Amino acid sequence: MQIGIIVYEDNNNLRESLCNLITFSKDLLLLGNFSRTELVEQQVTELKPDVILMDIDMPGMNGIEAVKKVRHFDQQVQIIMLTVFEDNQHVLDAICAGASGYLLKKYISDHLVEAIQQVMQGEAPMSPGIARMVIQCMQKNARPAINPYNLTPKEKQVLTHLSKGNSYKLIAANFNISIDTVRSHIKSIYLKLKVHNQVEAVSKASQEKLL
Amino acid sequence: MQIGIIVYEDNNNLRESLCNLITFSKDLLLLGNFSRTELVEQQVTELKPDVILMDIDMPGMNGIEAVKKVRHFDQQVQIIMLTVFEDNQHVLDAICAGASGYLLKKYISDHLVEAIQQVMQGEAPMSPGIARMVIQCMQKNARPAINPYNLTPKEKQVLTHLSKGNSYKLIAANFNISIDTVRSHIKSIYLKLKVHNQVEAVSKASQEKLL
DNA sequence: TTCGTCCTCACATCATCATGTGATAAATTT
DNA sequence: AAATTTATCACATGATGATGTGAGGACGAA
Repeated sequence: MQIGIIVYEDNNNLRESLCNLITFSKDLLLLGNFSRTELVEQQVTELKPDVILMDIDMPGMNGIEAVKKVRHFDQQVQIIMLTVFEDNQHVLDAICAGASGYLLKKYISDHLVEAIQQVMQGEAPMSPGIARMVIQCMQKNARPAINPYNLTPKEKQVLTHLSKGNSYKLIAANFNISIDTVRSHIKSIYLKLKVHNQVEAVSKASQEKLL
Repeated sequence: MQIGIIVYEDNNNLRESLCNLITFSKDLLLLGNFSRTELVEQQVTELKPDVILMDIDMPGMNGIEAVKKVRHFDQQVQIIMLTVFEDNQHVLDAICAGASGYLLKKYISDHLVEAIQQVMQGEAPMSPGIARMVIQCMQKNARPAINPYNLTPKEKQVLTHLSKGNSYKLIAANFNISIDTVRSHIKSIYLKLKVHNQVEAVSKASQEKLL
């Protein structure tokens, strides 16, 4: 069973090279090639490719937008981004948009077929340099963000309970303290976070991963 | 300049193999090797390694906890995780904890030196299989999570304003509608999200990235 | 056309929250 | 020893929120 492929690349020479590489491989079947992504939804729907090769930087709607569009109605098709630059925020954006891997253009002739087979096996072709960027991005999102507001332990506990929607009364009961003490802690939290009500406090804490 | 390395691995045979590989490479310098991670902070502080090789699964404090401890006081040292399994949540946890790459144990003899050089160059050694897991994890965090609660456009707008800490009064003014209409929308939001106050609603929306 | 959903508004009542002003005691830091 | 921080509690008042009940117009789908 051959792997069906469509190609989006605005550079005519490169697109021809890609098409040739695909055509010359007996495992791959070229279903279509396009210089623009305007009709990507219709084309993907009709041609039902297994893999899409997508240039990141294209005029008009760029490759990342096209990926998002495709992912709106198809979670199965594998998408490999093609790019000239390695150290590029675009690559991260493309991954978040739903790309399954990417390939530097300078490696295309040597690794295109291999990359396509990798994504079909559920793996993600990716250079070590990009891998590091991806890892750093994950670590940034994972960090607990250590307390830039100097919340005391008690205040943090109270804030956690608040975020669950508990009333002052419930929190007081939970900690075996009086409601006024809870009030007091919450007043202090507002001061430190520079907010003026529960919702703002919880929202801020949630966004900055303080809980 | 040689690359200073310390090793954490509880399997004595494997640890010896690792040490031999390092010792035999002229670019690498073995600073220490340990079967337990209890003293990891002290050891890293004293030996000042460039790279730490860390087994993920170890008795007592496991490798992931050790990574977290090290990252508390050292963001520079490169950490490579060693693991037998590829499809393992542990690998993701390790990355979030602060590891810079990982190496499957079956590839150690062939790729250890290469992996060490990669992390020192700011790259991340990682198999395509793990790369895919990492990508999927990122995509999960990035997706807007399309409205499993059937919030109407107006309700979503109101919810967004709520999350900024705006009062009913302010929201009403913003939309040029009456306070009672705002109430009405919010009641509806509570029903759909199955919550009973603003804080729960905003907290839930924030966690599930509905905003 | 009828049904359902969405957006709109009104009134009422009780609960809860925000804010201010104090105060005491223990623990920690200086 | 003195100062600061943390955790605790009290009282008071006005504002805001939660909940119930009810209803009318607009719009699209069945």
